[in-house]
Amino acid sequence: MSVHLAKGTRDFLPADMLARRQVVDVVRDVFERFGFEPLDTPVFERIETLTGKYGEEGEKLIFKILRRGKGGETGACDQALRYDLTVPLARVLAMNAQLRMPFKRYQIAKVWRADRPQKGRFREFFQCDVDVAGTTSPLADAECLAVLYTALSELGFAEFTIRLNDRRILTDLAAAAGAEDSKSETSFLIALDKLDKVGRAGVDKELIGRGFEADAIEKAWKVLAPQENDDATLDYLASQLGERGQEGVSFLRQVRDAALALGVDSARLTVDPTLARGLDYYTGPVFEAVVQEPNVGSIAGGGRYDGLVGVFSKRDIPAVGVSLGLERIITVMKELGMLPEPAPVAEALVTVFAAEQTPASLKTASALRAAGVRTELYSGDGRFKNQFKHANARGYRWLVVVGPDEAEQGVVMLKDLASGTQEKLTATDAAAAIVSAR
RNA sequence: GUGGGUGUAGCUCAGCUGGUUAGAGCACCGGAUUGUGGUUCCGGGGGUCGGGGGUUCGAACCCCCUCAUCCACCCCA
Repeated sequence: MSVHLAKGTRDFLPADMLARRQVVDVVRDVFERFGFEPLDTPVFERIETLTGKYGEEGEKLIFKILRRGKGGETGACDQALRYDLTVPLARVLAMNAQLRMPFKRYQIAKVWRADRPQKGRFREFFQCDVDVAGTTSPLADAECLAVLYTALSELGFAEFTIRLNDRRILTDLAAAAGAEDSKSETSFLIALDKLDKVGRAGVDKELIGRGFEADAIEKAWKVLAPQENDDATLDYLASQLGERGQEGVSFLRQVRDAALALGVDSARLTVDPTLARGLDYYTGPVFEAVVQEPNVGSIAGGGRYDGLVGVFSKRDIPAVGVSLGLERIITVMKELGMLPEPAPVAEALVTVFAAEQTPASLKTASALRAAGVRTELYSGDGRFKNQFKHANARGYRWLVVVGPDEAEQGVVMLKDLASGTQEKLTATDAAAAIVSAR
C-alpha cells in the first residue's frame, strides 16, 4: 500500500519540532515584550464569517467543510477552515464588547489555504499574528512595524526590508490611471504588484491588456517617479496626489517617524508606493517584509483594516496588524543556515541491565527526575551495549548505569559521554553532579 | 486553474546508445570488545526501479495513461 500526506501538508518530526519551537519561542517572547496577549480561536468558522473578506482570488482558496447528511451529496457547506487569523479576530472583537481598548493580542496558529504548493507555500501553515484594535492612532501602526522589525532581528535576519505604503495612496494612484471603481482599482493593483518581476514595460503591457489608457498610465508613473529618500518620496507623493492620498501620506509620515523612534533601523524600512497588497479589507497603511535571498515571496505582511470589525457588528472598531509567515521564515533560516542545532529534550539515560536490576533502575530514574534532571529510562529491548549507542545517538551527555555491582552497593555509575569519564555515586549525588555541570 | 522538471534501498543519489543475478555513500543490524558509546576494521539485512498498460527476443531506460512530488505562473505568509 502506498501512503501519502495530503497535498501541501507536512509531518513535523521531533527534530523539526525542536527547531520550530526555537523560532516560535523567539517570536512569542518578542510579542509578549510588546504587551500583546495570547488569543486562540476555533480552527473552523461559520462560512459566512469568512466569505467576502479576501477578494475573488482568496475566496477560491478557502477550504470548505461539507455538511453532514443531505449536504454531503449536494456539496452544501456551512463551515470552513480559517484562511487567516485576522478575520477570526475581527469576529472576536465584534462578539466581545467588554474587551478594553486598545486591545492587543497575538495568535500563533495554523491556517489553511487550498493553494497549489510550491517553495515556501503550503496548504496548512502557521501564521504569527499581532494586532492592535480599537485605535486609529499611528502609534499602533508603528508598534506593528516595531514588533515585526524586532522579531526578525532577534531571529537573526540581517538583510530584510520592510516595505511600507498606504491604501489611500494606492487608491489615488489607481484613480490617476483611470480606475473609477473598486474592481478596476484591484485590477490596477494586481498589475502594479508585478513591477518587481516584469519591470515597468511588463506592467504597462499588462495594464493596457486590462483596458487602461496609455496616457493615464503615464500619469500614474509620474506619481511613482523614484525619489532620493523616503522623506522626498512622501513630499513628492503629497504634491502629486489628491486629498485622500495626501491623508495617506501624512499618516504614513507619522507612522514612519514613530517606528524609527521605536528603534526600527531606517535601513530596513522603506516607503514604497509600488507596494500593492490585494486583500480587500485594508484601508490605511500596508506593509510587508521581504528577503532578497532565497526567493520565497514575502515573509510577513500586514496593514490597517478599519472597516472589518464593522462588517460583523454595529460597533466599528479600527485595527491594524501584522502576520509573520512561520513556514517561510523557517524555509529562509534553513537555507541560510540560521537554525542552530536543536538540543535534545533529555540529558541523561538510565540503563536497564537485567531483570534483577530493573527495580534499581526505575528508582534511579525517578530520583533523577525528582531532582529536575530530564531523564530517559531505557525502555527498549536492545542489548546493554546498544543502550550506550542510544544515549550517544540521542545526543545525551550523561549515561547512568545501574548494573549488578552498583545495585548491590546502592550506587549508580555516572558516565560523562562527552569526556568518557565515569564514577560511582549515589543517585542523589549523580543528579546534583548533572545539574551543577549544566 | 495553467506550464515545466523529477519519481531507483529508510535518506542522498549513480545506473553509458534498452542487454546477465540493479549499485554506492549515509543510516540500520551483527561481530572484533559476553558491563561501555562516539573512532576503526569485518560481515549482514533491506528494492513490486511510484502504479497500470504497450513496444521488444529482452525495459529502471522507449511510448501512452495515472498517481505523487518539486518548481514557475495566478495569488499569497
